[in-house]
Amino acid sequence: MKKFQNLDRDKKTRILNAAFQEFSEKGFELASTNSIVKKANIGKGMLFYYFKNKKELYNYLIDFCFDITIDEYLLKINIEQKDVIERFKQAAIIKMAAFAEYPDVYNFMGTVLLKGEEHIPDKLKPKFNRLQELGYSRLYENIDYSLFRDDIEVDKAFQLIQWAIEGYQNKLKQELYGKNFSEINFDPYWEEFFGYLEILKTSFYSKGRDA
Amino acid sequence: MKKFQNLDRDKKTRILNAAFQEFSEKGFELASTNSIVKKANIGKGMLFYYFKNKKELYNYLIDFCFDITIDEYLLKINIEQKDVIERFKQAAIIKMAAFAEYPDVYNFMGTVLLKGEEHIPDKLKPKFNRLQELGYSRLYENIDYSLFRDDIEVDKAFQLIQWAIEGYQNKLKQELYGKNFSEINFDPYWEEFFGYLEILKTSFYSKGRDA
DNA sequence: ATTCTTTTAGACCAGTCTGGTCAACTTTTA
DNA sequence: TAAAAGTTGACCAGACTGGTCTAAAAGAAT
Repeated sequence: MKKFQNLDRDKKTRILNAAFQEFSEKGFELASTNSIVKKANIGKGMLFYYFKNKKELYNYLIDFCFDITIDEYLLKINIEQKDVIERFKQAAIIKMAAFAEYPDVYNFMGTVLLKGEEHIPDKLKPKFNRLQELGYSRLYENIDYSLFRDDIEVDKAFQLIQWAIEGYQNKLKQELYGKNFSEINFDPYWEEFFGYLEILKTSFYSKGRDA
Repeated sequence: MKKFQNLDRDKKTRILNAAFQEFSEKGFELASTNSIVKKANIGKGMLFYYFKNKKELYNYLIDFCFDITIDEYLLKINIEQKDVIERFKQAAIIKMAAFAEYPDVYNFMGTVLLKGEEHIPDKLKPKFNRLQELGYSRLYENIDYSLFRDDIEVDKAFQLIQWAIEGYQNKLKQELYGKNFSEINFDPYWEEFFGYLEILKTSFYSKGRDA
């Protein structure tokens, strides 16, 4: 939709954020275009001037958040880092930055992934597959498995590390719910987070004691 | 509501499940009483014969799921088990059994907790506080901290264990979404789950090497 | 058999909200 | 100044809302 693309940045993001929020809160069917235009502070007609209908808007959002995920998250992960925990730590930092910029995109992406691949429009499936592959390679490839102590299953330890990071992220999200992001000093949170990661290193890596 | 209490077990659970499902899917405002009666396969009038209005039904559900959580989950946890991981393992098994019996209660409880204490009706706040205290004591009291290796922070390790269990639970929930619970053989899943817990033990406990 | 009470169903209510349209108005462009 | 592009919100038919009420069915009591 050229009409929409060429909008002032402000209005564009206002509409996008309103739509992302509405859809991630209520899902496609229950999301209300009236709520969206109200939140975005535009006339009702405009939404349907920019987008043919509700569905097209929804698909646009999916496309948009795929792009964000790829460009602002996955591609920024440095895959030279062979230490899994350091790699994930890095990824978490990047994700956080992206979340600060597009908070609703993050939630929306969550609901999209939750509902499963089937309901992604056919047009976007190739991009989605690329995203998945990219995600896999950016997170799991070129990892140095030898860091792990040899009396635990590496793939399970992997998973545990991920759950730890997810867990912390969720905890943070809950704790900071409703707060204004720009007013928060994140340093103590990062410190706490790194503390958890240190424990994982101490516990899961061998540190030259064996292997 | 005596009217409702004295119903045949079948009809009662049909209504409860329908309501739990609807409310946990859509939240209070967006939940439709029409959907509920349709799902429960009763006439519209009956719902308002049993419950004064939508809100009273909702409150009844909250009360009900508090009871379930206390009786079918918390009170069944054996607090003689001083090993945290074993205690949590046990708790997870119990929770799973409760979930199998009341799948929608579990989700409903999640949404209730998510929305925060404020919106719990005043009448139920004392019960909710008891629930919280009971939960805390049943999960965290009488734990043997000396099992942990002494080069990691115990409280953080604690948290990591919880996140691991949550993570596995979520993974399972996602994997088994839509499947018929009674037809699933859970043994391999439990085995996998215990595998994760073993790693946590190996990694977080000292096993007489120190302390 | 008759009356009285309790259950049940779903048509119905007024009102809200739905996605989407459209004529009228303003602003930008040429 | 006129054509084009952008913008608004009143408006549409129809779906759905929480809740009511009548009338029938079922049960209990006499």
